[in-house]
Amino acid sequence: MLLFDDYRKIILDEIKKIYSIQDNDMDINGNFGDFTLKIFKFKENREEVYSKIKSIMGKDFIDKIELQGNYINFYIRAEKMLDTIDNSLETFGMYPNVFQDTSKALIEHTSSNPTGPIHVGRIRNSIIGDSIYRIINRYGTRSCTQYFVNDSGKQVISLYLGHIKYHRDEEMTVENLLDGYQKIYTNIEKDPDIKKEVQALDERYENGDSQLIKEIQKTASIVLQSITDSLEKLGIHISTYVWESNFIMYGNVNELINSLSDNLKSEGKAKYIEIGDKKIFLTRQDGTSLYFARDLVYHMFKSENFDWIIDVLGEDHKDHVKNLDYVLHKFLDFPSRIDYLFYGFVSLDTGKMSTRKGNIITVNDLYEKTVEESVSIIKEKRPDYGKDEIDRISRAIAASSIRFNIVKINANKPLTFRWEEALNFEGDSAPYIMYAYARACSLISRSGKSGKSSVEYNEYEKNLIKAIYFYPYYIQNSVDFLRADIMAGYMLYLVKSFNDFYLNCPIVGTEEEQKRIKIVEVFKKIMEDSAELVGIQLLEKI
RNA sequence: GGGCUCGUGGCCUAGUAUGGAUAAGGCACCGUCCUUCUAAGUCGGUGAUCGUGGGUCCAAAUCCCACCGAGCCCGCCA
Repeated sequence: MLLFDDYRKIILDEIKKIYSIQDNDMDINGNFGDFTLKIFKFKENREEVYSKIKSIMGKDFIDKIELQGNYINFYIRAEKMLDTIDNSLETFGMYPNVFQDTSKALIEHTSSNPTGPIHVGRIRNSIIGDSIYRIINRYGTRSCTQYFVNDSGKQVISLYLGHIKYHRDEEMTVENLLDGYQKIYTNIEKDPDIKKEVQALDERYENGDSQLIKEIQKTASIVLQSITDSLEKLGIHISTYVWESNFIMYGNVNELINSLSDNLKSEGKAKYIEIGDKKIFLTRQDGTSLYFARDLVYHMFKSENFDWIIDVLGEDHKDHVKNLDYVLHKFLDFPSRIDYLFYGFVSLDTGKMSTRKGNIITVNDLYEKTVEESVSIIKEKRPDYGKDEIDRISRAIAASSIRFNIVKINANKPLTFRWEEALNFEGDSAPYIMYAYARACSLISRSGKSGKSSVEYNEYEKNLIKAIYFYPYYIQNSVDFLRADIMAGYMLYLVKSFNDFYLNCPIVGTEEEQKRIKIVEVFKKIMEDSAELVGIQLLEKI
């Protein structure tokens, strides 16, 4: 929960004393004031409403109140907003301050099948999930992230079989594992024996053949390592890993199926649950379990330790989740709050990606190319930078750019990956944000003389202060709607306000220096705070 | 066929939840500004039947209905 002097709420509460209004009748940041009250719905004469509200609104933070058309606009004193921010930073080291919630949240994200390197489609999951985790954590809810490692089922068994059949004598690497996996899927059509081999392994696996389970875990862990290495490059660190095989080995899957037995029906030996006119199978004819059953177990497991569960999933999981959620609540008394966050697929301009078919752009490829591009631009623009410096900056730019280009887009929109956009460092991009921060740092290092607040602020100064002051409202919205793109949009808004200020308000060596440097310092702090939430790595020099 | 999601200048995106002020940014293109703090920046210009057609409303990009187009799902895969 966020703590700050919420002028919007204070104004709303005052008005509520005389009129029945809803919180959403008042917007922030209209073009015509800092807070705007819509008065279309008021039956009374507008002038009357205006003068009544004006007469009860004896607040020292209000500069002026104006009636403009069907709106009443509230203008807040810049120095009050700046004081609010500054006091919070001085006292708590952050703006806004938070109330640490005792509940705990778990964000499950990525959970890619460890059957190949992570590609630019899957990374959307990780980037959104990690940002949501950072945002919720910032909000004051203790959170951690989790990766559900799918090391059971036919896909990972195929990965293992691919190695046995095609690369038996080689040491396992991501490359030869992926090659074997792809060969299994290209050959399975013409060679029905492969299907039987997979099935045989699956049965051995589900019957708890511990030697086989270990081998397959080892196979999966090699691919998983490459995935987490890729994630780390983007600054994504996952707190905990849960291995699906454990639920099979320790019998949890069977327990769950037994506990549901009153609600299960059978078709031969296969068990299913009926939802509407659909049959959702939990076990196969041969007795082995299906993903649906294992996912139920996993969710029950998550709820043991967490009050709030968030699943980040591709939109292809929507139907699965609908059924899952139904069973969790209808038959299993699922105790925690649960939210599902879906994202649209990422395609290439040449079509869709498929790990099995091999037409993917891996995160490693993307990262390497983005670093390369960045290095060449730095060499051109900053010929005096040394090798280490170029190295450090280009890596920060690459990680930040990749993340920002994905996080800035609303999760439920489809996304087409294009190289020219990925490698463009102008406009609404991470380097644009990083650049503004570097400018701020440069100003502070040149001056360092911040002073007491003034009462006079010009429009550029005020707009920047206002953008900073509004930060908590954007965090709140991001949390309420579980949308990381709102934070990305906020950063662009904040930086635009700064650039406007920077261009129009000279600082070093002027009479306004102390006052303006103060604003820059505060801006710098909020930049650091908000950049953290979307994974942009700020540098003092770029 | 049924279900879900998306459709906003040439391209990408915000705005849709909660209907309300001139539909806001970016890319590309044309032009402007480095003897003042980082030009990865700034300012100006060109460019939008908000997929189409109806409806509700004082008011629709936003709500409702139909249709069109794209994606995803409709497995004893995950």
